Amino acid sequence: MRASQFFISTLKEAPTDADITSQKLMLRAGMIRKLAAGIYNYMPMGLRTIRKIEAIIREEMNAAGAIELLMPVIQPAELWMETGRWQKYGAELMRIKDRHDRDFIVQPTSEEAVTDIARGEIKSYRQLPVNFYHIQTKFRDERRPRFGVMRGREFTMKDAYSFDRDEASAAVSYDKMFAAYQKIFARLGLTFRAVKADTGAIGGSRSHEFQVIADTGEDTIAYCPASDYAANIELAEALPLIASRASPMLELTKTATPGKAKCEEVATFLNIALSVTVKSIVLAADKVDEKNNPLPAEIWLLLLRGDHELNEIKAHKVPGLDKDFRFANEAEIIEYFGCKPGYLGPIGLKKTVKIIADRTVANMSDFVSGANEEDMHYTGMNWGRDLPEPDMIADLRNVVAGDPSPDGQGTLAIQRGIEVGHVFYLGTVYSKPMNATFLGENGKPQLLEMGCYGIGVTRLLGAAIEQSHDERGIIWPEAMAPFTVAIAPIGYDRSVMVKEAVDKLYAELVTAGIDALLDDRGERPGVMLAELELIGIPHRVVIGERGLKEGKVEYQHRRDSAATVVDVNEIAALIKNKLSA
RNA sequence: CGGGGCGUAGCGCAGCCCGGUAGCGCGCCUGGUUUGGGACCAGGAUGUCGUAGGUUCGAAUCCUAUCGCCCCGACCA
Repeated sequence: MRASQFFISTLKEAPTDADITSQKLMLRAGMIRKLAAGIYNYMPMGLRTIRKIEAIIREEMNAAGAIELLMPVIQPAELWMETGRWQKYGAELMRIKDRHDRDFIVQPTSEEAVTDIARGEIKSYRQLPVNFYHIQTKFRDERRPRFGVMRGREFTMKDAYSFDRDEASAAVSYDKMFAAYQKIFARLGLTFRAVKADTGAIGGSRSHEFQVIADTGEDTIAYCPASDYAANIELAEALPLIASRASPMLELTKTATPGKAKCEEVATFLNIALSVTVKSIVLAADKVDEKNNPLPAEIWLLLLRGDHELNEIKAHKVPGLDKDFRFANEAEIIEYFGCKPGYLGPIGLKKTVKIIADRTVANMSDFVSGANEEDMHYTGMNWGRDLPEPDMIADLRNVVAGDPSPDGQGTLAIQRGIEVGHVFYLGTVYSKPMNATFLGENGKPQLLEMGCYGIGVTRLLGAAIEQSHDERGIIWPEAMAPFTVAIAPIGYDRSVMVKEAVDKLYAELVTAGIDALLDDRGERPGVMLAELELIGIPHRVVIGERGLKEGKVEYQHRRDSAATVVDVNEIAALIKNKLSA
């Protein structure tokens, strides 16, 4: 492509409403332009990258046996009522009406549509397994769109849906997609990690997120450098840090801790380790009677070590809290504990509450906790001696770096990631309400076993940039770059020597099928080079009279700190060689 | 949804408090000089000051409403 025939529109300064690096760089490089909150135009430069990503996804999906189709952006509400998601999805689901006042939605995902196809078309087990996918525009009316294309409202997603005759076969389909995703993200040139993820209401163990590693990621990943264990922190299992409870050494003592409400403050004040303190978290589970009238909420006390933090997803798995819970309000806390928050603990309650100890807390001894009296804490607290054993022991906390790995091999490390892919076993959650069945070998109808597999195509742009950029701009992995090679002539329009050498190289690269951009715009060298770096084209050849007189040109990879002088006769071969490597 | 902030030229901003013919830098156009890291000189174009009302002789400026955008929060006792 000749730059003069293309559209390059860079910005020296990013608009002030851009908040993160990838968004600023995409705006500056002319890849996107904002049209509304969370809604972007994809400019020619950005679209080239999207197309490259899509091509790799298609190749690998097809290679894995998935079949492409295309489902509509606008879908009838009835389908979504069948699965109950019309009610459940909430405000994120964009609802619209047509001229006849009929309800429609703008798809945030396509389980309903694809299940409708399946129940209409799949009649026999002989047609299974099958995996349909499409690459389509999605809309989720995020309550707060931000981070540019990373959390936009309109975005492009590749979503695939597998249909199988039974769970064993569905597991095979799942594994195939898992393997395909590994290949896709590797081919895209990203540093990523497949992590175990929460399965939410669906349950089971088959759910993995593919996380692009980046310090600015919204997700936290726990992984074990010594093994292949990796999980979203929401899910990562926290083992007890104390193997067994030691015998009490200290007497239970009420100690004044004036004005010290937080564990950190108490530890500092008493000159003890934070890991000796226990924090109290009070939850409330709302109850109703048979007639749906509200009853007083059930109050729970969760105990965590002072240096640990609550994991709400885990709390949601505790029997009794699994329906729903909220944080107790101050009135409830005073009613049950006789004290305002800050000095709460498990001893001396006004009314009985359910006490759940985190696994680590359950094995602590001589610990410090609130005395349910303002400005007072207890030290030397011991289970069994000073208070009854907890009603329940559970894994309630987020893992922290240095925790033992749940697979028993080494310790966990923590890093940040950006979720770009998710594979999920669905079972019959959609086929059941939609009555999507096939005839089995026994001649009887059976529910389709499903799986779903998503890749955030447009989010990948942002994720790649977050992972790979410098102060000059984007550094694209080769496979995603809008152009693979930039040819930067110095004086293309005023030096026959330069023009000839440049045209020759360009023709040769094009013939070889290499995606080269010849910058023939006639910009001054400084502007041209700065823009090419901002755009992030990985390979660059600078050709000017100065070098050409010696028969030389300059090659520089976007990551190189300096250019390499190359014989003009060898440059094409050098690039071809680098690209095939 | 709660709190805060901002809407003035394509982008970045000033002007607003204290009402009186709308400015700066970059970018853009023309001509010239330049040409190996975001050039220089000269000339030029570009605004319903987010929108709608109101106050006033007069509103970017004051008042009201409204729309848009951004940030923080909506767990950590």
